[in-house]
Amino acid sequence: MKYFLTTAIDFVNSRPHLGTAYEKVTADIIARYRRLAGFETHFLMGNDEHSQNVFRKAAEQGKDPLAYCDEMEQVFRDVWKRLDISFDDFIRTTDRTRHFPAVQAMAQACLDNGDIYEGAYEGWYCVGCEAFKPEKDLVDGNCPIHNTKPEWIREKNWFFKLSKYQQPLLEHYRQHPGFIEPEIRRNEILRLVESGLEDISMSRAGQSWGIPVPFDPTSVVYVWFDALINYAAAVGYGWNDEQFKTWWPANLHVVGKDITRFHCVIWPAMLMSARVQLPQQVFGHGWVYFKGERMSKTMGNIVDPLDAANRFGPDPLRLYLAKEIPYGGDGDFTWERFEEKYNADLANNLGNLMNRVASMTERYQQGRVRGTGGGALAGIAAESVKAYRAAMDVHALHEGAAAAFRLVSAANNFIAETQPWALAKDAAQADRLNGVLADTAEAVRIAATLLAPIMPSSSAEILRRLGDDRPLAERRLDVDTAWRSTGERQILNAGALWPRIEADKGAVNVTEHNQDAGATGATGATGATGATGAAPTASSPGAPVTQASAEVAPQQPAFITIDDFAKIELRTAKVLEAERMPKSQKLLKLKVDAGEAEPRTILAGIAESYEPEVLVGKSIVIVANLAPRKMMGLESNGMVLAASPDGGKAIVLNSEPSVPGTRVR
RNA sequence: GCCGGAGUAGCUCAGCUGGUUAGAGCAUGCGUCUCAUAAGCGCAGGGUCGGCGGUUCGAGUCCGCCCUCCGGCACCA
Repeated sequence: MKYFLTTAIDFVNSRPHLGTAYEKVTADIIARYRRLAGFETHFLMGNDEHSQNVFRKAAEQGKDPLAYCDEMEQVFRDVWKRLDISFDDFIRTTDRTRHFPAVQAMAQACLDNGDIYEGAYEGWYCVGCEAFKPEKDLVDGNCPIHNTKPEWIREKNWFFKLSKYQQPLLEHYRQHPGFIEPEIRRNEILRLVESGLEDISMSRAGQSWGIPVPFDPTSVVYVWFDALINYAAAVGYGWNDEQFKTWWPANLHVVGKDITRFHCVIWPAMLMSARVQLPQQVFGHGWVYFKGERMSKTMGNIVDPLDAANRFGPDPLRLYLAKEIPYGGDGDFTWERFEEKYNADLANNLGNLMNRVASMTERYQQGRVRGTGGGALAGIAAESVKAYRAAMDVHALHEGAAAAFRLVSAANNFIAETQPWALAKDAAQADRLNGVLADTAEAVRIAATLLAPIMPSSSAEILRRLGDDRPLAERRLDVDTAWRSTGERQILNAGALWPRIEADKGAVNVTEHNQDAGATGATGATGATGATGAAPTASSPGAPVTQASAEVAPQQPAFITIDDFAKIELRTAKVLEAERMPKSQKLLKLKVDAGEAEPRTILAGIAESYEPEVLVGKSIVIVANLAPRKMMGLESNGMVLAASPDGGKAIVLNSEPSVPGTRVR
């Protein structure tokens, strides 16, 4: 039996962070679980490189885009290695031997099957702006910026007939209830598709950074169409049919909840069109927040949660992510909680248990146990294994972890009940003593085996100490979690696996610790999008991006000239009135005195940061010559300047004291 | 505003199609063993199950309204 799973491929315009890591860690746990369960497993990850963001980012650093992507691949691989992610394959969308042919083959197949047609992106095109202008932005039919009449032009564009697949998709969801998980995501997608689908553009004209459309060399494949195909490309689609047949269809796509729609709607439609089997399941995981908030790049010197892996090894972090966050929902990371869980689960329970078993075995019977005692632990172990498997089979990682730890607790209990130290005082109880120690050791062995997908290196170490140092890869769930009542083994007493974290020297206080300063590549300052791969516009709400690391990459800012700047007319203005826009969450309607004959009306998207009253009377800075823009039915004349951190409150620039209308430069 | 999701012990969460005194883990307090990382084990405290109203013999569990929080959409140029 084979199991092929994938994670989203990541944009490389910023370094990996907790949000991206969460996805890889959980997918890795699933992959390792499947291997343990005896599946021949293929675990694919990769990077998404044909994005304009990536292109720009490289340009900012004065690098060739491909060279930049090469560097970033190393950055990503390093992080994944540090987190013990056991991917079997890593694909990049700039891969010319695998990805290019696959994308071109699929585009061609969709075309051949009548689902791609030449259309045009039609509209008013302003030569000055080099951009299409929505009708509503035109003033008297002219471009508001250049005050010239834009041309009505058609840009050639290839469209994919997504609309055609509305019914087939709904039918597929009906017949495969497990296609989208968790359930919440399934319902969202159902409603989305029921409400109707529009054809979507799958090409871009006039760009060089991308894969050429096979039937139109003047265009490249639009990045989302390109990206989704990586899953099939990696295993041979379009370049190795035999291999493709071996692995396709994928059993599972693990993706963030923001891009489930791409994977549950567009991707299956593409595959239907290309006459390729659909993947069996898409799992949309939630976000991990940091202290209940999204992290923003402006937050600066915070300890990155990934730092936990540097300081305690990957396993405590992996356990936290798996056990403390119900898979499918959102979760939170705090150092306080990390420390609490580390101490409770690892230091006090599992680690200490390993120690007491090893210590007693060493002291009472020269480190050796023989057979087992036939105590109650065997039954509890069997129950734990059963619960664990049931949970892990449906990706309930948190429940799987909990089941394993129930066995750990039971073993600690067992020791308290049987009191081996008392048995040791009575020579007549020698057999009984051996049985108790052997039972406990056996329970720990099984627990460690169950935990192996979650904490691979720690589990391997525990198993080694229990006298069983076969590689994890050779272990199988059915054999290796069965209770063994015969055999002799040597147990190693080798000290604390997880020393307790004491409050005074705890993780919480180490705020200026730098993470892996040796990493090259991106600066943490400007990456635009987060974790999540395939969606061209996908942002990652829960994806903390802050890097505590020392940045080493040279920054080559793109300069503008003083003339460019002079085009922007910044002026001070005084707020005369401020009120909420009805029915709007973000907009405030301001009347400001900009030193002109009439006050101006400006709509500003700061309603979430300011009560309107507090703005009245303030002197602010506005962009005075910005094209008028209609929003929510009202025209806005200008723009209020404000510092707007990602995910934080906007701070309107203060220009007090000054005369309204004063030029700012 | 629209569409979803959620509000259960200090914290994180279980509670299936309504049915005896609402559960777990962690945290806290007390007790206790001593093999062990001042760890383990036992006991205890603590909840008007967001609010109001309704259906029912009986509701955390169903219905209606309301409040709060979180997502997505529109709107942030």
